[in-house]
Amino acid sequence: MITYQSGEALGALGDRTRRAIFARLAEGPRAVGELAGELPISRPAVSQHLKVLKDAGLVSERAAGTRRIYRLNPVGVGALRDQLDLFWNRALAAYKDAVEQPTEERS
Amino acid sequence: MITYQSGEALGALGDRTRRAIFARLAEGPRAVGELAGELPISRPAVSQHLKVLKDAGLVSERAAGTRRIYRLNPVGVGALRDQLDLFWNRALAAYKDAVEQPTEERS
DNA sequence: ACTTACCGTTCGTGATCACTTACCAATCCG
DNA sequence: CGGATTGGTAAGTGATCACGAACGGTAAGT
Repeated sequence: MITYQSGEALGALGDRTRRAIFARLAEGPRAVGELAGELPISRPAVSQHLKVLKDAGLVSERAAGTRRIYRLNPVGVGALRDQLDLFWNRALAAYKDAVEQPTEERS
Repeated sequence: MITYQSGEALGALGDRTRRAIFARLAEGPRAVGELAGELPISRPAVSQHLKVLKDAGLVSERAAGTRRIYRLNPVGVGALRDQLDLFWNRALAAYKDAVEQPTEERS
């Protein structure tokens, strides 16, 4: 039983290079070599980043001969979206309260 | 002229401590000292993290005497949510394609 | 005006992390 | 089989970053 923590997902997307990989995979499934060819980093670096993204539940892997096709994992991405939705709603509610009750309390 | 980049927002939330601060602010507005009291880090550290979050457009600041009240910025959080929404839709579309065309390719 | 409280900034340091090089395993084709 | 292609892993290094200590600046209270 694998519990994907959205916190780890945000941590995984905190890196700029991983976001680039993530964006490429959003366009469609790709192999490791393809990603390395499109990015200014070596293939091992791509592999390491993919491992982080996979552990975070954001991408999934599929073997095709000697190649490995990576693609976005809708489950992890959806979970992250839901958490951000929650934060967004809270932020909006707090903002509304601040507008409706501008009375300053003295302490 | 402040252009909020969602990439920076994800980068800001990449840090675990900043996520903790972000979660506290999601519960309601807080001053710097309060946040430092709730977290196992010093006040200057909180200040630095708040600066990063503010530059990323995720929080906003309000002066109240010598204290500064921070709260979530619905604009930045909403922008981040929208970008994740886009990724989510793409991931879902790609997943659907893979299911509908498992072997052969038609055109 | 003096004191106290609250906060931002700078600087130095220790740790974490991303990257490359080198090596090894698995698979496909001759 | 044997060579070639594709990828994951280990080790070492350089850079980035988070943290606390010290200092300065501003506002409220006396």
